[in-house]
Amino acid sequence: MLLLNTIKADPEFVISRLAVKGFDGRAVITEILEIDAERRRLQQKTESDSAQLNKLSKSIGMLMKEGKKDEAEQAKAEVARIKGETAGLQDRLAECEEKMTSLLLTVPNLPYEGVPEGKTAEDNVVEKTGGVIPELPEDALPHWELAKKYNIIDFEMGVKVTGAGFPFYIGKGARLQRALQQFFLDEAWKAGYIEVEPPFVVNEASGYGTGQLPDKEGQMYHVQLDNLYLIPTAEVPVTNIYRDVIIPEAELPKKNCAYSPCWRREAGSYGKDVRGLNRLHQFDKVEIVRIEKPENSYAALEEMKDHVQGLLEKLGLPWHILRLCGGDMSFTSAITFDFEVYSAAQKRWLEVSSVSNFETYQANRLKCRYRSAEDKKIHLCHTLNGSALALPRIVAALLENNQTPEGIVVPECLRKYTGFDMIN
RNA sequence: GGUGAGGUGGGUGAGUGGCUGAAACCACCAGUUUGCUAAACUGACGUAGGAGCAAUCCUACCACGAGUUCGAAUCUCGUCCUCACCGCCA
Repeated sequence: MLLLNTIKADPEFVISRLAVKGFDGRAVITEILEIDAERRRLQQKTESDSAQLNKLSKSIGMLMKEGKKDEAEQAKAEVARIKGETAGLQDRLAECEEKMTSLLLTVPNLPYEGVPEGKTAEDNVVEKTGGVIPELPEDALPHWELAKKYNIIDFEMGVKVTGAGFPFYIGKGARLQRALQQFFLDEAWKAGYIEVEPPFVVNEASGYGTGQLPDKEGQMYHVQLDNLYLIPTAEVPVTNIYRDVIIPEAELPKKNCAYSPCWRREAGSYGKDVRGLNRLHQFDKVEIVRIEKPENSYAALEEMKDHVQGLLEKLGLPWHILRLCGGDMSFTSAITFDFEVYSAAQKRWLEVSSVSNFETYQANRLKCRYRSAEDKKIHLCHTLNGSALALPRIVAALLENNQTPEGIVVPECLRKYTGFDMIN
């Protein structure tokens, strides 16, 4: 969530930045400022009362020791009087604080400079393009038919055993999955990301820490018996490593990568979007996460973009980078770049990565801070993450783009992991 | 799952009703000493919020929440978690 101080420092600026996300913040910002004033007023009153009570209580102890019973009783009466007077104030203060938190949670992150204004995906800006879109024959097959033809992914079997959106990968299909995971992890490792293998379920506190809860509760699978959530991305457990910690400045940046399956309920999705591998309830992904000093976070973001671009180039897929407009960005992000690959038989772009800088928005909620080496003070870190990469749509594009009459050609960079160079 | 023990500051750990925001030791930081390192010595050393130009002061926090009391780290209740042993088991 936003820092209250950011809002107080320049409310009009905050409102104008929020407008870039298509968020009308005037009413809520006004209310936040009002509640803050009320909170401070209540706090001053209750704290001076507390101070007085503390003093009286101490004096009662002394008087009792000295045997001055009457005076002690008098002090007790005074305590009771003050207590009666302040009775409701503590509760009102607590209400104010609660209200403040819940209001702050409804305000999205401010977009960074250069985020285009806009409401929908239509307004995203193509930033950069690379690779070559292959010329496929007229009878080129979409990936779900290729999957069937070569018996590498079985959607029906998944439906039988679990449900729609939970495919089986079989034979070379399974090996291809594992090859991609290994390739992505190795590349991240080479780029200096420390690999972690996180738990694939998290507790409630972690869900709140990265912002999945409370607003996206319906998107996560919830194990009610134990009140645990299946992770929708490795970002959740990996970022929560840094919840409630103060990192010495010398230890920054923290760079982590993690493979995990990701579970998403995807309530409300339908149609061609969910065909084949385009949208699944369970999929595999390698995620990169960075905790940075504020002054370094945008350089880190560029590094992450270059890393993802490098992966797509090695895989030989046609790609482009979108600079997301304010309205299409996530609630918590200050800036987001989406990577899409072209899936030549479906003739559509598929999102395979999303790289974001959250600045201090996520860190504020996580209480992820660092201690400055210079002034010894504590500051919020910047957090960033990106997919590097999500597997299913990569597989979709690889199958479609690399199909030949002889079979599907495996990219060079994956062969040492798959042990074969053709799916046929 | 059963039984028992326990959750105190970066760590170990003392503290069973007021003088304890918390002893002591260790670590970290600054300094003295030193050719360098080590040792020794000196000092500083939690987080959050509020008031103030500032020095500084106030409030809250000893897992979390509620209660008893003039007063709670300390007593009571609930919740969560950890450890040990047993059972089960990849």
